[in-house]
Amino acid sequence: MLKKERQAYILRQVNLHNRVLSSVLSQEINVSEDTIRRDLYELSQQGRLIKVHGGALSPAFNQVYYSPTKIYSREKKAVIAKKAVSLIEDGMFILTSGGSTILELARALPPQLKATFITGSIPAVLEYMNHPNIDVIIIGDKLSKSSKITTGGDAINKIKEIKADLCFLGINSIDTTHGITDNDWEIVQVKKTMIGSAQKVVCLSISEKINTFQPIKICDLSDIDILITELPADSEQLFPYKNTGIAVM
Amino acid sequence: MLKKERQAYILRQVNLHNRVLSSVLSQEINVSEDTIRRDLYELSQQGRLIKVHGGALSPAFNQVYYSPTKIYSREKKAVIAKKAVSLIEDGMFILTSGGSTILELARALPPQLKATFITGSIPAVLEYMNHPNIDVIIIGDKLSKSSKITTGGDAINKIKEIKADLCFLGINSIDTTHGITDNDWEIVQVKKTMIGSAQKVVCLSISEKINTFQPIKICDLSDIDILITELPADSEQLFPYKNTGIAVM
DNA sequence: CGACATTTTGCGTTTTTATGCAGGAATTTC
DNA sequence: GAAATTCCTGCATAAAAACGCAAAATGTCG
Repeated sequence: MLKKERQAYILRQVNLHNRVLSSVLSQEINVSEDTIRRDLYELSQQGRLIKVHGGALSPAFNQVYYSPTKIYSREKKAVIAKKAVSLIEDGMFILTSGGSTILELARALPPQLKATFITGSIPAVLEYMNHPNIDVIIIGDKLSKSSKITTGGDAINKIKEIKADLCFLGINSIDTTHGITDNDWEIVQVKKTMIGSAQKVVCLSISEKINTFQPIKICDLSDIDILITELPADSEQLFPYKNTGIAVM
Repeated sequence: MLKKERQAYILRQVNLHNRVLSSVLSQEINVSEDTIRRDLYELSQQGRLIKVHGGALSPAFNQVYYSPTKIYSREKKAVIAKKAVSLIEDGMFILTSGGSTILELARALPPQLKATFITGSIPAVLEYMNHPNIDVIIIGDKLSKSSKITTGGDAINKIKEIKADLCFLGINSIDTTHGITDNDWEIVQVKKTMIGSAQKVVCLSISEKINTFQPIKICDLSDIDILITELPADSEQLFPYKNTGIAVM
């Protein structure tokens, strides 16, 4: 088993069970615990898991259990949210993914707005639920503990039945050669399907994430309609994306 | 159980119940009280809880005020939850409705328990989500804002596809002539379906709600298997129900 | 292909961490 | 004020981590 494969296996286990034990992994993969520890160290350096005495925990662990710590670059996301809100009109059906940018969007919805939001993200549902005038449709299926979003075949089938006016995706990586990419297989499947189920696809991303890529592809740039970042629309960094025909906000 | 997990569990209990006892925690988690004390010490150093003689308090303790009657009813529900938990075994698939009694049940689940919980209730999902070992399946559909539960045809169809080991229903009215009744049409539809999709149906209700009825019927007494209240099983009030063949706990 | 550099891995050894236990001190409780 | 808890301190132990080193695997380049 290659090192890369082993680490991928470890990550999968972490995301699946929220925790792994070095001793168990060492037996499962048939390598020494030292090797496992070294793997865990490297992965923890990359921020993909949290190393603890005896094994490791999912990075979502802190968020799930601990009090809401300050969200990374929240102000930037609030700027993005404001721009995104301007696209929404009364009566629209809107698909959304999960992620902290989407949460910020949910908080920025004007109270008079009447619209229907469709999502599988539990944190997003909580925000939508507090809004006086919007209807919420929940995509059911198995809940992924790390991302707090429903994933799986049922979720995907249900999304396929929908044709929404807008789809807002919080994305983690975008660049001109690889398109939009992510690192969680299940979530990629869901996002892919969402893109196919909306008339207009809007991607939300803070500028730090543009010109980066990750292992799994969600779609090409040509599949999205609008890209929103916290930067001004005429910012130099965004030229390459404008040139591909995407509207940039 | 990893140290970090244990501390997360303690924190969750503190935030949930506003206070914890070292002795109780030690039994629940199956470690020595010394270990619990050390955990409480570390967590109090981080300001995440306030250590006191015998246990710990939530840091937000002074802000929270529960009216005596509310605490009262909550304690009843905790008694019910404890009885209900005893029915659950590792590996079970369990359907649950919403309601505060079900929430109390969710909070009372022992941390080692591995099971799959299926529900359309968002507050319940939030509780299940915080549990380290249980899988959550969400029933999707339109979210009813008043009850924070999904209702509608899709939800009902999805429930029909399931055959769970247990179904826990929080109920609002039960009496010997009308059976189990409620006052929300949509929720009644969902509960009806849940009853048909489980091998064993368990109704949870505080004693104030027994011998009351509401306009819409959910099912007959004969359709349920077990009734749990906060009263002792041999309580006089429960005789009529026992006589119909229901197991009373 | 073969020699050399680099990376990866496993194995002792030492160090650190986590936990339980014993006994005396401190505290609550009645 | 006496009994019962709970707490603290130090210690023992077992498990896990860190460290250094050498063997093995892998990669590189003429």
